[in-house]
Amino acid sequence: MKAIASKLDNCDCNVIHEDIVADVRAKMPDDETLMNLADLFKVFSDSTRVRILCALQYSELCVCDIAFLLGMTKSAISHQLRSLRQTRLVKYRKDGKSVYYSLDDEHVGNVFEQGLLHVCE
Amino acid sequence: MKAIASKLDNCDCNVIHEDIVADVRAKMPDDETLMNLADLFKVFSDSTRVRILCALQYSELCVCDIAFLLGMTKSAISHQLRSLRQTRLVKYRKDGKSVYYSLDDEHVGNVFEQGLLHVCE
DNA sequence: ATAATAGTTGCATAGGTGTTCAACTGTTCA
DNA sequence: TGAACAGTTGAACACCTATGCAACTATTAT
Repeated sequence: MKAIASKLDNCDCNVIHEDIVADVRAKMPDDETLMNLADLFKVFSDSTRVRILCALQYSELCVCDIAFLLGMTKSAISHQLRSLRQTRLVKYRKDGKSVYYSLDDEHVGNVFEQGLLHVCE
Repeated sequence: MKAIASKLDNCDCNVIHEDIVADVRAKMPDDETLMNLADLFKVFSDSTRVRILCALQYSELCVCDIAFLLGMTKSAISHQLRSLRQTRLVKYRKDGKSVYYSLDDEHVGNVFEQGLLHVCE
């Protein structure tokens, strides 16, 4: 049954367990969904962003607060807050000269918890 | 109170809400833990690795199976399986010429679920 | 108006990463 | 023994990204 292998032959081998592969393929979410999933985890894959999100779990904070807390420049923090804004993980409100950031997603804490279960043991 | 600001003055600003920052700092996990957390999410941040882990949720698979399933070369898959091995997310057994991979962490599915809650809505 | 501060943004750059290619090991089968 | 195949690995390359720097806006205070 080389027919199936030929329709997607970017791979450099033959299928060994044709039936199992077909079964798994049918059960898997589509590629777009898994790509979005990877993109979400990409946001959590940087320690600066993780520390920002973690801090915001305890309190709303302005950019200077976060910069001081993490020992980094306002610019670096602002750059990371930008991607957190774009992925809708944080929201902000302006008050005078300051901009206050807070979490904007109920799932953030859950994702953290599951991750910590793996890290701390 | 510039004293506190001076002990960690990589940042380019003054603390605005000193008490809140101190409180948040006390509650946060230490930096090493959060770094490990980011490293864990880094593994999930690539769509190839996500697809591999997702596939392995349904069945044990050999390298050729995965390569065919994802339409990629054995080499590319093998490289990614290496990092999944190193982070203890997959385990493997050899049988003849083939190497069969399977999930090696009970939390993988949970992390996926929480992520999907965010992605699918 | 002027100075000072909070915050953002574009650019440059150094470091990291995913894939390909080629060479290699090890197993199976004729 | 030798061919064929499964899988791994290291080097090279292209791409991505996190941070620093400098310039900018906006708000507040003197």
